[in-house]
Amino acid sequence: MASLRDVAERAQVAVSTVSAALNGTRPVAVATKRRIEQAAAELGYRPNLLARGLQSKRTRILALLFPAPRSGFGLTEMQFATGAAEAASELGYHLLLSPESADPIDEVRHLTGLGLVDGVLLMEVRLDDERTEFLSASGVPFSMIGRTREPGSIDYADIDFAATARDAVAHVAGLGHRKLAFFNLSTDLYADGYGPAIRAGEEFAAAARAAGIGYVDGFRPGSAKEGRAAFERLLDAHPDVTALAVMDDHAAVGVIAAVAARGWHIPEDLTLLLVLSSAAVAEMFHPRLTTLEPPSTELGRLGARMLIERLRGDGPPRQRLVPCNLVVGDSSAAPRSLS
Amino acid sequence: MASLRDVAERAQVAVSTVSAALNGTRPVAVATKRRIEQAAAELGYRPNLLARGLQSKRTRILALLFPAPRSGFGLTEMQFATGAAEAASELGYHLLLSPESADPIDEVRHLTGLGLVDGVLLMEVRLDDERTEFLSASGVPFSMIGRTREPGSIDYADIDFAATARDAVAHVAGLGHRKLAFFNLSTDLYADGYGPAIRAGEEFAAAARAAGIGYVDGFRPGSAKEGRAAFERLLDAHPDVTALAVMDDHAAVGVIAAVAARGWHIPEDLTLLLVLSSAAVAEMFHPRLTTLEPPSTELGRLGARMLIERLRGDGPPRQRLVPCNLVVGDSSAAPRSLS
DNA sequence: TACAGTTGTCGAAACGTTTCGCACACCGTA
DNA sequence: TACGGTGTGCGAAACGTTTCGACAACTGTA
Repeated sequence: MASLRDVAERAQVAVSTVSAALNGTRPVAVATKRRIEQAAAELGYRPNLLARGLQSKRTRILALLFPAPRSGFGLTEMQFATGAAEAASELGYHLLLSPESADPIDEVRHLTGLGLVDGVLLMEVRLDDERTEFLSASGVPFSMIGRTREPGSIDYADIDFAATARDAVAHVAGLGHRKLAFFNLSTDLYADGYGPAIRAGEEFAAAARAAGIGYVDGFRPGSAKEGRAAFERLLDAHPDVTALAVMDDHAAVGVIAAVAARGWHIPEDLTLLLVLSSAAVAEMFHPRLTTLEPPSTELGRLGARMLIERLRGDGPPRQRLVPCNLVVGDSSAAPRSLS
Repeated sequence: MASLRDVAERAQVAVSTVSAALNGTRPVAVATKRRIEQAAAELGYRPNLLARGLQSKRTRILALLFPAPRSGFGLTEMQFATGAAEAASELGYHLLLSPESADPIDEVRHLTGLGLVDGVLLMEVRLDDERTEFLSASGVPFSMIGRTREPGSIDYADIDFAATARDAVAHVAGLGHRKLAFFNLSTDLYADGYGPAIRAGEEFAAAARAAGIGYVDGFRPGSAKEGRAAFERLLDAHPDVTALAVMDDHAAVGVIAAVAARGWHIPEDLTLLLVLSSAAVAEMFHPRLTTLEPPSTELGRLGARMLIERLRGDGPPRQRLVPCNLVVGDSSAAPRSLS
């Protein structure tokens, strides 16, 4: 591998001049500069990132800290990672995939102490996330995909739950529905302070209120079985519900079974929305469900980009909310008559 | 951050002695060694990976080269990545997530030329994969998750399609079925030389032959619609088929719809197997489908481990095949009577 | 006492960058 | 002619490791 010295020799200049010319660090006469660039090209010179990092204290490597795959870990998380990696790559950065060990704090300390990464990208952020405190305290630049309860001045990219809920409610209300029910994620996740569960729950309620339509929540089925049971309880208590938004894929399966068991059909007798699930999953249902698809790739990209911007220089907190994409499927229709 | 010199000062020895003691590179008197270790611990010393890499030419970083997410990119690919990252982490390595640019060859050249990575992990390997030739030629250590048509002496970890097919056929035959049909992945993937499609196709045929049961293939539905049509054509031509193995998730949806349309039930009238799909997906079906779950995490782990072993020293090619895990669901039963 | 071998430690060089003080030549101005 | 300013380029130091030849202090043997 050609080094800076090789280029210097070939261009008949000092090593430091080559460095300056190639990085634009300080002015270099155009003739010299051209000569250097040509020499570099001829030798196929590539800067050694280790040497550069050692000297400049900046490696242009970001760590993506991801927790042990929960159940339901899948496409969305993959898209965070690929989106972040792509955006980083476009900006000349690299992304290190860092599985979270037993002790995430230690993990972070390790990574930064090693001098290997410039910054950290957090995913699967809890409402109360101990990692953020440690990162803030230790001065390591970081940004979050998702956000804590009070992000303060921390950079983040997250789903715009308010806009998403508004879109969903508007869609349903536009079809003529007067009462919407909402099935949140499983009780476990909810109790754990899982951001999307809490926020989506709040925002759907608010959006329904704002739109002036009826609203029922409090259900948190985490499996097909629970979904089925929840739906039956729902209709017992609120027979006038004509539209339902479900967060959990498996719960949706149960709902569909319950609908069929009742002799009903989707969408004629129930409008069903899948919230925060990918269109790829929605297509596995029959009929194809209307989905609020999370902008996962975009969030990954944003997370990486704002972290890199932060590394380049200070500035105000970068906080971005992106709404889900409403993909209308075959599970949306006007409400059944409530005779 | 404490450096080797700080430790040396505190322990009252030379820098080189500290290095030797900490790495076990050469013998150091026990007393000295203990003194050094204590000093290191007190200072919270962590070796600077950049400096180490610069000197030793080994960074302990692996690159996971992944292609642009195809459709159907999801849990499986995520598990390759997380598995590889975990295994690497356990062995003191790091995993760099490297999105494949327009020119994968250039991408690899870039990564290795930069001096950043010790080796490359390839996923989504095609039967004829140009990347392998380049990597072999350029002398960069690498291993594959999946494998080319003729892997030669290249290290790889892949699904054991033969064993998987045997298990599947044995399961079906054990239930009493006498004729099995197989729906491969979409025509596009098949034509593209996608390894799993080709190999699974071949091995299912071979396994059925070996087990002495009837076998039908040639179908490649890539969507629910195509799955439905394929199933109808299948039964027109082969009314005595009682069991079906499907590779594509969406095609399975179509098959289920077609079964229902016919007034049939699963598993009473048809035993349905989902091949190379995760149990999480299988659970979304109703009834829960019997699945041959790919050992994705394991393959990721193996890929990383064998690459690291290769880096540590030469040796014979490491080639591992791991069968899918048969998860029996509620879609398996004795054949319907063929009266 | 002299010498070879062993054991433990040291110091310096090297890896490939970036950074920074300095020197040289040239310009226009006083 | 002398002088400050400007535009270029150079050389050396530094980043934190690893590696390797040299060397001092012992040990045991002749």
